[in-house]
Amino acid sequence: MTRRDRLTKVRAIETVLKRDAAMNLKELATKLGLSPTTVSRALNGYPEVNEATRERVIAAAKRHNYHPNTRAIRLATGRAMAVGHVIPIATRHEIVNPVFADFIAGAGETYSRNDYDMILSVVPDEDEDATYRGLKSKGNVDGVIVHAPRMNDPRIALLREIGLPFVVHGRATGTAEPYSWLDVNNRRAFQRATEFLLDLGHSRIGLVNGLEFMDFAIRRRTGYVDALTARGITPDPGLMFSDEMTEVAGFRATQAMLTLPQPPTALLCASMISGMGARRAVESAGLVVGRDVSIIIHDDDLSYMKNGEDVPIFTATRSSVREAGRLAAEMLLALIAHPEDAPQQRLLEAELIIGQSTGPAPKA
Amino acid sequence: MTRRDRLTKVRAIETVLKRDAAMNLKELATKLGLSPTTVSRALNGYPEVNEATRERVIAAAKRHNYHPNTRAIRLATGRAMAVGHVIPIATRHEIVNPVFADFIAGAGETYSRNDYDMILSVVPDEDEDATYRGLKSKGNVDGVIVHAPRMNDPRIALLREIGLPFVVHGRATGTAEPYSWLDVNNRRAFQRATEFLLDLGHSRIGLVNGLEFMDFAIRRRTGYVDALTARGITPDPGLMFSDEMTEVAGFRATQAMLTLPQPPTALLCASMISGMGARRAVESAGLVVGRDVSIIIHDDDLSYMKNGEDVPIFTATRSSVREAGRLAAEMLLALIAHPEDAPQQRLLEAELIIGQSTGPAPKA
DNA sequence: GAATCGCTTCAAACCGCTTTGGATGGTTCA
DNA sequence: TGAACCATCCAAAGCGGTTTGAAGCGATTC
Repeated sequence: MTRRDRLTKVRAIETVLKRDAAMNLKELATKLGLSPTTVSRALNGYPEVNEATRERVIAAAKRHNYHPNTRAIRLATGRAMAVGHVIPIATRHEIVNPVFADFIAGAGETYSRNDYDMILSVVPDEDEDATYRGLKSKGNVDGVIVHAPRMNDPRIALLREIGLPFVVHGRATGTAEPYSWLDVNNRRAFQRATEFLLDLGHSRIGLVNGLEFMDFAIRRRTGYVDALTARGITPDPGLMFSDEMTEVAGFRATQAMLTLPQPPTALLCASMISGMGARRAVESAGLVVGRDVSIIIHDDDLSYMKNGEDVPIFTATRSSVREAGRLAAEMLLALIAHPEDAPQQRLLEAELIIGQSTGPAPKA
Repeated sequence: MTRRDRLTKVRAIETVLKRDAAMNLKELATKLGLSPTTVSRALNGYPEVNEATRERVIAAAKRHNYHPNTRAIRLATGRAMAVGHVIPIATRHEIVNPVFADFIAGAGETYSRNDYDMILSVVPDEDEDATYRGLKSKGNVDGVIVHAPRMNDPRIALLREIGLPFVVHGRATGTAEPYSWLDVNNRRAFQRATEFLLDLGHSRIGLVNGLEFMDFAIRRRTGYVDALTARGITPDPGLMFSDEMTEVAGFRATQAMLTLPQPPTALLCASMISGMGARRAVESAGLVVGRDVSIIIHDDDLSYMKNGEDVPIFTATRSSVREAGRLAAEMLLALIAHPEDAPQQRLLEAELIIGQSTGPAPKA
């Protein structure tokens, strides 16, 4: 079979497939004895169409199960009606994490309500730039959400340069120009948590932080350090750990601290998962959480990883990442609708909830 | 400002925005002194174009940073170049789970490599049907992946009816017609795990299963029951729990079993997370995992929830859900390319890896 | 009674690409 | 020498909507 034959065959198949294609605007217009123009306007709520006609059109559209072809709309309007989320993969697997799933779920709810598509691009680290450029120049999306910003994050300059609207989930310290972001007040959250522990009489407090090239991790450390300093305690570098927020990392950091000559009596953990690792380390050292060692975690309120139900397992700084997703998506859609507006910012406060993992400092 | 004025203004703004619009095929063709036809063919590798010309075109495309507009390609070819993943939300939050994130990451890698978009629809349970119908009739996707199948899953009949290619991640017991799926051999995995425990001398073995309207959960229970029965042990309903795969649920089920007159000496847990709940219950009962109570989990090999690194924390049946995502996506793309082909199936085997959480049954 | 106006409607252009169905000119072969 | 045949290239017709610019027409105004 020659190439030409094959093409011919492919086209024949495609023709067959199109036989059960959906009804389109032209057909519907013909059935109604109207022009496509009028039908289009009737369905899109334009004022220059008789109300009686509009109702007739809407009824017919429903009756014939007419759904305008998205691809045609997109070409005609020049809008993608889609938002992108780029997820770099491989070396840093920090991003494919449970937090991300819940954020996506929240954002997705907003998109669904507004008839936007959410498109996820999973790409190797080194293709990230090219991906953003492609998304823009090929016209696949109208805007993007930037995840997991780092210090001086280069993506912000890039996106501004190529003119793709964006909202950052988190902040990127070191960026000069204003940009739109939505963040949790991580500094304040960890500051309050630390103060809470200090109030309970703890003075050796360990920090099991996330990777500190991530912006939120830096802010958390700042809050922790500030609270200690304010009470006249010099932060001890031997009590500050920074690693991925995994169970194993939490375990190791805690284990290391517990073997110190002066082990901590309380811990701040960056996530529920690292908190579970910390708990394992505490318990396998024969100690009891909440009595010998107090633990406070940051709780992103993930739907499948609830910190208890009625009674929280861990005392925690809590902020729903899913709600953050919903809000960030709303900000982005607003930005897409009014690109000329000034960048918006939104800072969410975490609440401090008391669970079973904290108690007064043990008498020395 | 009248409506017309406003429209005029909007258009003016749009015109301004288009000034920095990307170069298009026609412009590129003009610059080259060729017709759009030839340029298109040159770039798409069609044979009816002189090689010298092709090279010239490719060079010019690169030089002028030409990227064909995806929206136009989609309209012209009638293909969406996109795959959908529908995630029902709200009542059953089972799906927004960590497994899902890793599966998506795997599938996304495949899509990226093949220049397909992945679109995620997060919709309320009751809109799921309408979402699939809309995806098809509005032409947003060329196919979908079906997640978390249940017994007699109605989505399969629906998708076949509307003629949207699909691959199921898992299987849906009770479906008569053949369909494409990719699954882990959950029955065999749990059977082997149970046999392993039996070999270690355990005879009271508890099951902390996922929700048993999910197909995989049923299969796991079958494997567990079969292994027991084969050794002449009658499965005890008091040792079989079924709930969401959360930490808290794992904790509760385990706690309940440990207070029985004859508590189990070993547990099978449906996930890493429920296994952690189980471990918490064991330890808070003053027992030691791997000595007093053995635990085997199913490990989906999630990137952010590693079951240890060198040495596994838990003995586990392991199967990478990310790899499953990659493979399922490949199956779907093949199906889209050859819709006339027979449905494909693929059954992956889990490996049994030995960790620190199992040991011989304690002497009674 | 003519000019004007608002309300409806429509034909045609357009979005940016693919694909069809030639056209052109040079080769090959009888 | 002329017909058949390639290898290349192009004009134009889609794809299925939206949007422009204009037209028809009864009602209002002067």
